[in-house]
Amino acid sequence: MKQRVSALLRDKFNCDIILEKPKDRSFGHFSTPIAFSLSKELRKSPMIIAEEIANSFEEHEMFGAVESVKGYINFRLSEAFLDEYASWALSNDKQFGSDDKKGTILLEFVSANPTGPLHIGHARGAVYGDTLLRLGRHLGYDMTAEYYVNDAGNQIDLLGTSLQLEGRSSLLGEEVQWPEKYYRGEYLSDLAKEVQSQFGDDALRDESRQKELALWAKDKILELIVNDLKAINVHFDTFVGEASLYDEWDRVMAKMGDGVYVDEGKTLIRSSGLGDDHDRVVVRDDGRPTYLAGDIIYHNQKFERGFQNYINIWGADHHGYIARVKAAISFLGYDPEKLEVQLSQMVSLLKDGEPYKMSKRAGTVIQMSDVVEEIGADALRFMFASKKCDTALEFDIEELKRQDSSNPVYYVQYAHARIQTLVAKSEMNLDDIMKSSLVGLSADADGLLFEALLLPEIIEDAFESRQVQKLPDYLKALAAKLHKFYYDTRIIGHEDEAKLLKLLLVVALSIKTGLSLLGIEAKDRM
RNA sequence: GCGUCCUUAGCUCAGUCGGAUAGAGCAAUGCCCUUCUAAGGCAUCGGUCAGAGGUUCGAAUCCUCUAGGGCGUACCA
Repeated sequence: MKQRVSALLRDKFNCDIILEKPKDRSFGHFSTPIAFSLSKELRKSPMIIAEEIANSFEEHEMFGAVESVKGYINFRLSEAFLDEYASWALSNDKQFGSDDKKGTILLEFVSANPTGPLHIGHARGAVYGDTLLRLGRHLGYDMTAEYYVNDAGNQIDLLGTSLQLEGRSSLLGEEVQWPEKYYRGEYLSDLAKEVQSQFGDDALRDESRQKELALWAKDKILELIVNDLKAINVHFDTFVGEASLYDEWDRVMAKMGDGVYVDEGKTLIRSSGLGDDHDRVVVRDDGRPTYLAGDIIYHNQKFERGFQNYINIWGADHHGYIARVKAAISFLGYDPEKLEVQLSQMVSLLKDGEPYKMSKRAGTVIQMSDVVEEIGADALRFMFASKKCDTALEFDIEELKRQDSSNPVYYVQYAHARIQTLVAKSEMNLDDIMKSSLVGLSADADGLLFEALLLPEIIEDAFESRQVQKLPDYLKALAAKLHKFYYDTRIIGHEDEAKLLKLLLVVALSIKTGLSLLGIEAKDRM
């Protein structure tokens, strides 16, 4: 809608005109402060310029009115235009808000180590990434969702050790020497029991079997993770294992050319000139690769697969890593600008205003599955999607457990359910509803219709700016308008019943589409 | 120290390609069901947009400095 207006103005004035939403809808549907910036150039007062521009529109079929107010130019779309657009949307519901953007994008997110279940911080990245994925796909981008599995290196060794120690200590009753760092938690006890019943006690004692057990456990844990993600409607297309990439090592190193060098038996990457503080070790003097090594071969592999753009969603604690990986990408001969890294900040939970600790499991981290169990996937997704991801976030679990209007996800879903109930109750048949024309609406109804038709712009803006919170924000505002309208206007038995129902169906379509892009199903009844 | 993200109502957060009177929810105080779901609506209360300068017709938004906080600054992942 905005695009069409924007395109029209571009043709007319031969430049892009900034369109914004007026503070008060009574001013019109769109407005532009263009006269202010022109006033200096033209040496005329903004008021006069705005007046002249507004008058130049005279009769245009897209607009009902174009007026100048205090230097702003306000555009009011014509009823015919809005009706036509709404009718199109209702009969092409799948296409509503979609686009035909071109481009392939590899989106990597979550990528949590397969050494334990997901915690609440991972959930934020998962929701953010999955929402971006849904938005991008709806807009037409060819997107691949990928999970990078760190199945090599120290943490896998540590997993094997921790698993055996846990088993020996809790199942075999042995006194064990715990190392400084080790994994613990209910999932590990469960795995130890499974080792015992499947492989026998010896497997827990035989240190030469640590690696084997670690790899076995890694797969089990990955299954856990995949299930956790499934519970919040997050799915991946591809999983790439770090270990599988090392065959390519020599070739990748050669490809980096002067980007890497050997010093005192260690291999380093020359990242210091490229935004990093100093060069980084890639291979230790004992030949073991560092964490960065895995990322280098992984990113090489990503670029060799030939996507047009790459988005990584990383935890904020990885931000120092961006420069290094980008340095590697340029040494590999690719454009580091094609990789975009979005950081998702920390999450902490409150319960009735107090810091929340889950007591039921060992360890201090809060597991995602526990939170999902408490508040449900919908509330979790809506809440995480509502907050911009570059700010540390605290939320109160008690507030999200409530099933009333104080919980935004219920508020929005209730709006959808109210509409569906009305449609079901009405004697009107769907054909009559669709045939009616949305003209002569009251100011409130017109405002509601326009708000509902804004969804496509919101989707595009949310995706392109990577600010997914714009979508839930919009849905809350739309739901609020709907609830107010519902309260003020009795629909069934109204002289314009068919017309109003058609309007509400547009609202429902917007809510349903918006929710589905958030990975949440709209409810018809509550 | 350096890098980076941040600081908006009592609390949790939106609003930031500079635009009309800074917004929601929670909390607090009231009001509205003989009306399609009160899982709702309305009203009141609550702000020096961390602070100080600067840029300009116009700043929560851009620039500089200061204060406070998170994260990073590993041959850990």
